[in-house]
Amino acid sequence: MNATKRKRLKAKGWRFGDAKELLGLSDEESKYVELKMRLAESLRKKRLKRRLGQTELAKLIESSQSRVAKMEAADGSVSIDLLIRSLLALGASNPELGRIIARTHRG
Amino acid sequence: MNATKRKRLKAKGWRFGDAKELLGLSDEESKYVELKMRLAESLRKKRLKRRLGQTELAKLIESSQSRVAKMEAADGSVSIDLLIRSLLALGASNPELGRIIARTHRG
DNA sequence: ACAGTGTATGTCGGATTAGACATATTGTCA
DNA sequence: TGACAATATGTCTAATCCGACATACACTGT
Repeated sequence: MNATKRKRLKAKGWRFGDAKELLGLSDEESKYVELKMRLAESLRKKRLKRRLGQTELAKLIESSQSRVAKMEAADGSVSIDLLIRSLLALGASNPELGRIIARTHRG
Repeated sequence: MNATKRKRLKAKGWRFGDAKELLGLSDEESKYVELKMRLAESLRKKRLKRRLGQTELAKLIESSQSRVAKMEAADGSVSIDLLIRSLLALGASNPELGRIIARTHRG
């Protein structure tokens, strides 16, 4: 139902566990948050693989270190949109994105 | 490089063809736009499969008919974020989303 | 303990995106 | 053709998100 509202969740602390039980999250909400965490995790992996610091990655995608940190933390102020654009900027293909998103978690 | 800026593309007219040549789109930009179009298309398919009108779907996801129309048209004012939330609201699983995103187009 | 490097967190102003409304367009049926 | 439903398009205001900055925290090496 409420697909749109309440994205202000913060996703802090529970890096792997399920979202659903901690807060009163609906199915879509928890799927949304898990998806976001998976993307966040992949971003960090890709960055480390390239041996880049957050500041360097920030420069690469025309953003700031703090935003990169927030992306990787799946912060509530970060959209899936931004995560996807950043992954694409790091050279992820659409099939690769698909794999990341499909996985039922712990990338 | 410029992952962030210029999303104001409208994606009008070229329902399937490649984005890249029409405008001066970078690799990530065209991947982004194609991705969006694939999601848009899937949303429409899912809606029709359920025999819902845009107005009904709008109600379901707490949005408006006009926004649904724009989503399905992959309008520039629509984010991938919103498309994903809508698909989740229509019951798409993460693996299903993954498949949609992975496909190299004409889903 | 201090300096240096990298990451996290809080906040702010400005940019983008959202839902809503009005209106136009398209399609179907009588 | 006219009436009606469905979808598309344009524009507004409000909410959300983004980059930036400041600053805090964590970890090394000395």
